[in-house]
Amino acid sequence: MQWVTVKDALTGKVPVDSEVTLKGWVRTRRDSKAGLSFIQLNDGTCLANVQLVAQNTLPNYADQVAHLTAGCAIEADGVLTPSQGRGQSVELQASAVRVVGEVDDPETYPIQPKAHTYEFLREVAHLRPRTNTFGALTRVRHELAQAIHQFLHGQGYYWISTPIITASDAEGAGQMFRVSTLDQVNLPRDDKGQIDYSQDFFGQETFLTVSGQLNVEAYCLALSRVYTFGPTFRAENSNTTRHLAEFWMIEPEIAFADLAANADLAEAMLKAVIGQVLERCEDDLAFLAGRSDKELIDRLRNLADSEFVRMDYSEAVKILAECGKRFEFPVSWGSDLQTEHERYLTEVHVGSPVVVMNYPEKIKAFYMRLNEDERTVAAMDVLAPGIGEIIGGAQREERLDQLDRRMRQFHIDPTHYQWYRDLRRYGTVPHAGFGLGFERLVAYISGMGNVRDVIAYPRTPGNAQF
RNA sequence: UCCCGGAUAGCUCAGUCGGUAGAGCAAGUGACUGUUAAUCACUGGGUCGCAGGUUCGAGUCCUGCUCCGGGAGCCA
Repeated sequence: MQWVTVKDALTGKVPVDSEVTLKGWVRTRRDSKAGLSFIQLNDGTCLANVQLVAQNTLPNYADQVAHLTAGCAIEADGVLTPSQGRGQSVELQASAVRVVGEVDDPETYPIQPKAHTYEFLREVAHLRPRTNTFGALTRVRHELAQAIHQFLHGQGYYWISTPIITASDAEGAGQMFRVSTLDQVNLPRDDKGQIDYSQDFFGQETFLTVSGQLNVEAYCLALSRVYTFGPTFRAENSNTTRHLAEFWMIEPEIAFADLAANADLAEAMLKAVIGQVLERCEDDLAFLAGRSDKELIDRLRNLADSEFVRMDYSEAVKILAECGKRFEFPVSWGSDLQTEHERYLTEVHVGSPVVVMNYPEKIKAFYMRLNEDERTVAAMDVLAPGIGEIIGGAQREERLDQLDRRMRQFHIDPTHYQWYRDLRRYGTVPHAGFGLGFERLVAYISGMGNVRDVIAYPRTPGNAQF
């Protein structure tokens, strides 16, 4: 008998009256003394369950079928028929139900047919994919990743798998996790008493990457349009709804491009991928919207067809200073925008994503390009309502003298960046790129309030189980 | 790391003025002629986060600790 997915069975791909096998996990069982049980079966291929109808004439009805509880793994053979009840168009009239894996202690099986808190589900991260919410989130996340690859591929971008392990110890984006095979209990020392990393696996100090940007710039200056999409690590003691110690980031890099072209790509990409997820994940998004924010889908649709507002940092400061709202932190030209300022701009002033551009040079990273005014750099942040900064990017400093000046200004040792400096010596061109936090985008699209709930196994300070 | 809040049954929570613990869901048993997180009845289920203190008596008040959540900082 042919094994079909629940999705195919429910969406008409499997003809009515055909004999099929379904496999999956029991969500609920309801008994009727008419001599039958209804079993809701889910296999993760879609949000909906398929209803199995199991008659008490099945040989294992009394001792197995009538005792099925949430979480049991089963296979069922039968004929797919139009449903006699309401609530589903088809159901499987089971001719056999085989128990593949039972739940040995139903009372303590954590996933019950009821609403659980996200905090509780994080403690059972290995079982939470069996819930409607995490099933939906998993499918949305997958479609979004596919949409990003498809969009960039369609625009002629090549995916560069930049290294996870790096020797650049000052990429300017936060604390790093050390990678070492040295015996931590008995560390080798040099004559000055310092740890002797020449004896370490790579012969030098190494870390987990905080960004693939520097590496991908080299490929940009050869293949013109490239991007990275991979895991990224920050050893910051951040305890918020939008930070993870291990997260995924998309970093496109465009040659012969300025900041405006960079913002154009960011906007086109967000619109395209959100449009594609809206189209492909209708049921899942409708379910997620019902759990979080009823206006989610309208807001996403709106975003996909409206123009992003763009403003200079200087203009943003002016708006904030004159808006009449009292902020905890004062607004002044030269200091970075606080979360409360960003939220006001995107949530109150604009009401949709906003691109803030051209920040003071002192508050932005060394590789960002100095503007003509010599007091700002060509940096941009894309701010989205509810989640805040979703994209951070810049036109890169392609002039060697300016890059060296910026490195000195930030007390960065140029000897660690000789290969990066080489890119400015050999055929340098204006180029620009940005980093998009994948979990932040999934959270924004799904309406979830915490990035810990849009990644399979969140890594945060003090938390790396599973 | 800082500020605020929280921790009571497998889960979600209530617990008044300090007087030895409750509900819903889940689980078990039974009832019910096709149900929709079915319904109804009954049953079992507790180291009240940990350690001290005050008190005749602490889930409740006090102190310390642990863990969790929200906000802030860092950033994507």
